[in-house]
Amino acid sequence: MSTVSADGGRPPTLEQVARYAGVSRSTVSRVINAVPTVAPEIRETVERAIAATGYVPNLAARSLVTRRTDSVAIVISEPDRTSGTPFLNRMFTDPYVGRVTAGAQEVLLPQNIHLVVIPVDPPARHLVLRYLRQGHVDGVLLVSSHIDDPMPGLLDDLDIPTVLSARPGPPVRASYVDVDQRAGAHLAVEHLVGRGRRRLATICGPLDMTAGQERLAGFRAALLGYGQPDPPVVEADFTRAGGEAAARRLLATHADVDGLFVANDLMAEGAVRVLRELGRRVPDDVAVVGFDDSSAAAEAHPALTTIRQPVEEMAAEMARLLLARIRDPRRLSRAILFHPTLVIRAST
Amino acid sequence: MSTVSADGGRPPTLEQVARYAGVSRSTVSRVINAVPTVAPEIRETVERAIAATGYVPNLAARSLVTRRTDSVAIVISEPDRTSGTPFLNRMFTDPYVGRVTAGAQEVLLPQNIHLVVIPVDPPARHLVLRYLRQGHVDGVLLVSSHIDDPMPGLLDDLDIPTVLSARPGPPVRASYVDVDQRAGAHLAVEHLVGRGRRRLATICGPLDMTAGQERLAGFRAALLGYGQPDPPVVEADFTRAGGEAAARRLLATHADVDGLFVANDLMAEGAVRVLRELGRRVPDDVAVVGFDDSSAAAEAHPALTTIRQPVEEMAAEMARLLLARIRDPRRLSRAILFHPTLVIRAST
DNA sequence: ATGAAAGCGCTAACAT
DNA sequence: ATGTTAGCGCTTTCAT
Repeated sequence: MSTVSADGGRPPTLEQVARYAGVSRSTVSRVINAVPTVAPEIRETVERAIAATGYVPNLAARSLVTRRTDSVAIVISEPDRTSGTPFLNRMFTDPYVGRVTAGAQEVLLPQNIHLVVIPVDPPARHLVLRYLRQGHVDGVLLVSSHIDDPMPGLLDDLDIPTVLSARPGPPVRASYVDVDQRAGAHLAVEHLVGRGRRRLATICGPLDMTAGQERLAGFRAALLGYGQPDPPVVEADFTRAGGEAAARRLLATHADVDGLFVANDLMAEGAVRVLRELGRRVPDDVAVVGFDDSSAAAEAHPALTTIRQPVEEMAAEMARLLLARIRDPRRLSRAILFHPTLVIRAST
Repeated sequence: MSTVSADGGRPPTLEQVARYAGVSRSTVSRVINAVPTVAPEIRETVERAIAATGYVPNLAARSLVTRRTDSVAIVISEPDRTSGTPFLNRMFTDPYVGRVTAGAQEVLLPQNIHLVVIPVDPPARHLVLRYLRQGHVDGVLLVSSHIDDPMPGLLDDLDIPTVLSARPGPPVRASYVDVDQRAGAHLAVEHLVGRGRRRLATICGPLDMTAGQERLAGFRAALLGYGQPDPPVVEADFTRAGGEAAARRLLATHADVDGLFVANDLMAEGAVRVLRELGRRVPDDVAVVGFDDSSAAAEAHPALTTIRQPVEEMAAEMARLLLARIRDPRRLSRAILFHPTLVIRAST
């Protein structure tokens, strides 16, 4: 044991920094964790030692004692039996996920909390659960939109702090943030009627998603007030191609539609494409309202009138709820609903 | 200390499972890590104890000693000064990222390695680096496409096993996997010429990306062989809107183009839209070849002929290289190039 | 304000 | 085949 310095191939430890600075481990630890009770000069010496040795705290050692990792996961989930395109492909093509991530970062970054994105490919679900149980993260933001998605329930059992991006199918203990879907559909109907449209129809989303169900329910409820009790309804899958097919089906049976509420922008874009292909002018012959105000809406031709959900703000709120829950596990869970707004563009 | 059982609010430890099963910690550890030298009956007892106590290994404690986490990150990076749309939005709209993730999962899942996705919002870059340095993951798959992206160099300094998704600007020690971009451009040109086109042009990608540079270089090189030494070139930004604008600029100055090589599918889709808007039939008047064979290509109208890169297979190879490097840090790094193929659809 | 010492939960020699 | 023991690198009382 002639010497203990010299790079052993392993990263430097607290101990080594302490020796280098001529102080105790505790003092270095205090400096690193910004504990105020350290003499300014000593603090400086230690900081120099840290820089000189290139010291980086070892996460495993730290979180073994603190029981925190200062990172949270955003888990993107879908149940098994979904449609054609591979899940990962769809997940990364849906602008919604990016907006949620951005909104959450807004809150987490200033707090120095790391955010990792975890897609749940259904066959790998158990792996994801194991990852979360092992304590890689302090909490979970769960993006799940299918009524029969088992993930909300599974996470509930895991007893890890969780916040959901929408009302789950069966109720769970976790908090959730959602947009008032029905209010959004109301806005769309009022606007179409205000534009003088009297023969409305909808391309609704999958009825096994809460968003699909509620936007349709809102549409129907709103139309009741305008004396069109049984409007044409065509279901599609929230994709552009689905929207195209749905529009064809709709026009085949209801050629006289003059106002169309489409449950998301992607489908609306597809529907508009078909409408024009079949000789309808948009908005002159058919006015179209989408939902989401995703980037697709502004880029479409013509640009889409749509219902904006404040996705980023909602995600930020999710992050705040999660942090509060992590810091105080006994905090009561709650549901928070945001109001959607109408964004008028060229399609109405 | 009347008793040591009873749930203390904290998750059960190895120690508790051992006591419950009436064996030593080591034996439980052996069972968990599937060490063969455990008597079948004892193994069973222990497994029952694990189930009964609901034991889950504590990751921090384990990786403190093993120095592994059994998880890797896929880091999506872009340099600061990029265009309009927020980075996260773009990242999650680009189908490429989803395909890379899917391809990597293919290799990692069977090995029980967790994959987390980490977007690098440039202002948060230091946070990401810290995350990686702290040892949350054993290695990094870095998706970076800008020539001046500092991430490859920064990761190199971090001394963490890394594999890149493309040739980096300045060389680094890490391995990388790429497609033979120039060969792809050649395929496109040969095909267009084979279709009888003689007045070719290109909408190239950003010249600050290797993919943009090399696809253009390949296009020019191929055309030399067909006696069109100085073809029209318009640069755009790999987005649909960029493709539209580029097509307008191109036609304004070169109305007689009859064959168009577009450096990615998204731009090609935009270009086709404009071509038709300006009265050109595709492919009759202008044949169009895209690049990537992304989902956009098949969905476009008309469906796009394109150059397919085997993205999933490339990503799988990245994962294999990374695992090999993690398991043997002295392993030599290497570059692996994949051959692109021509996918013929309706646009040519 | 600083240091000493205990211990977080686990794996991996080593001993038996 | 199983048990004993010594750390892994850090935070956190508790003394001083």
